[in-house]
Amino acid sequence: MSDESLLDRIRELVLSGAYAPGDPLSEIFLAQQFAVSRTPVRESLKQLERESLIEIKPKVGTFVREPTKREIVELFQLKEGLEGLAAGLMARRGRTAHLEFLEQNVRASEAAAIARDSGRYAQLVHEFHWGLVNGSDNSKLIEHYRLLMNQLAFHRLVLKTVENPKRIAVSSGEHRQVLQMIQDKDHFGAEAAMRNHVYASARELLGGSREAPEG
Amino acid sequence: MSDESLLDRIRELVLSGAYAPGDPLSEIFLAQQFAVSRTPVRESLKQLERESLIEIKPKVGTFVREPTKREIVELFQLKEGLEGLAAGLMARRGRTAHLEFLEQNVRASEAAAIARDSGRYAQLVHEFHWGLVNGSDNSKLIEHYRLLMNQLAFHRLVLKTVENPKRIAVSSGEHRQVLQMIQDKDHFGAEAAMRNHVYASARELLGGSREAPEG
DNA sequence: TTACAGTCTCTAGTATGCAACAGACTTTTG
DNA sequence: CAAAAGTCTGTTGCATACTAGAGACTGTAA
Repeated sequence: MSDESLLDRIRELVLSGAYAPGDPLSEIFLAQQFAVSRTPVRESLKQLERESLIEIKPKVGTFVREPTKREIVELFQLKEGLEGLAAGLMARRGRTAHLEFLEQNVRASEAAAIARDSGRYAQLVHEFHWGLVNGSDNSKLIEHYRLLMNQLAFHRLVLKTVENPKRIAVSSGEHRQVLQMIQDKDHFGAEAAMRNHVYASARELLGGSREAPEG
Repeated sequence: MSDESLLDRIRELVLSGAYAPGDPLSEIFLAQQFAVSRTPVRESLKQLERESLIEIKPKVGTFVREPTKREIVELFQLKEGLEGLAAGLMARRGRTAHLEFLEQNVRASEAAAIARDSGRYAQLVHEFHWGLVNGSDNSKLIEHYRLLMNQLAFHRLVLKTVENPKRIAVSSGEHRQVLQMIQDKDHFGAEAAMRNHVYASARELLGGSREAPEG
């Protein structure tokens, strides 16, 4: 088994939610599970620790991490910054293919919003945000965003937003607004609209705390 | 030797510029150098590969990475976004201690600019940018910024800007401007001023290419 | 009963040996 | 001379044995 593949498999295992925060992740157990020795498992765990998904306590064990409320707020602040940046970049240099993808995505989510299909809407929201970041055409931004989103996805802090039916209609409108700005090549407006959208979503999710990211 | 310490030591070795892009970094050699076995060295190298500082070619060897021009542009785009975000956050919630640090730093760099002491000015610029990011009080932002700056520092793409004497005076004024906005709690203005500053610096460094980050 | 000391077990941390492969070099053959 | 086959060396990839420490458990003494 290639090492990258093993890392991905263990990461997926952790992200899947099969383990609750605090659960131990024994090297020996994982090695048996994936039919390899401890060495490659260990390398993967070290990487996942750097991604803040797990915590390795020396000589004690490896455990699924428990995020603090503060960390979650910080992650959303960063999310707002990165997605805003992506929207601006896409407005400036976005490729036609990426634009068309977003256009189709927004149309589909508007339909899902009307149909009250929150499951499908959640999936489309996910694809909208990723499509926007990919559309920035900046591999470094994409990589940093991936690390960020792994932490949020891991703690199941994404997609919860759209469980509120009232929010769906508003959110859908915000997506449309961002798309419009990008199509108009208004990079300043696109960034502002995207940040506003991320801020609003985070505020909804975090309960409108004053600590939510700026708008 | 603790593993984290070994990682830091090898990272410093790479960042120090002792190796040119393309130079090999043998596991065995490093193990002898630091008087440990290949295993912990190998873990550290894997991590440095994830930080984009080196490249591990399976069954061939490990080499210091050569960045593409495109990657450098992407890194500066991200730098602009992250530092802008930090400026905005600091304007909103910056602690007094951080503000005083920046105030002192700007005064010192204004003095260094007048004295034409470009060595000292370069150091102060470095501290200004880091002080600002630390002042954001967002550990996730700080961590992502650290990864970003390691890549830039590694390729010696920081501090070059201030080699141009004409730029120093302008740059110093931009620092003062950012500080003023933060002191005025104008988070929108602070972010814009900081992004403008980063953009201008990057443009100077990258030769005013159209591909430079947006302002 | 409680506190403490000793032990025991489980964990990660490290060293090392072998396997597998890439790439350079050498030899052979047309 | 050229090209191809073969060999040889150096590298990482992985498995495994051993080390060492943390923490739980137990027995004993006050």
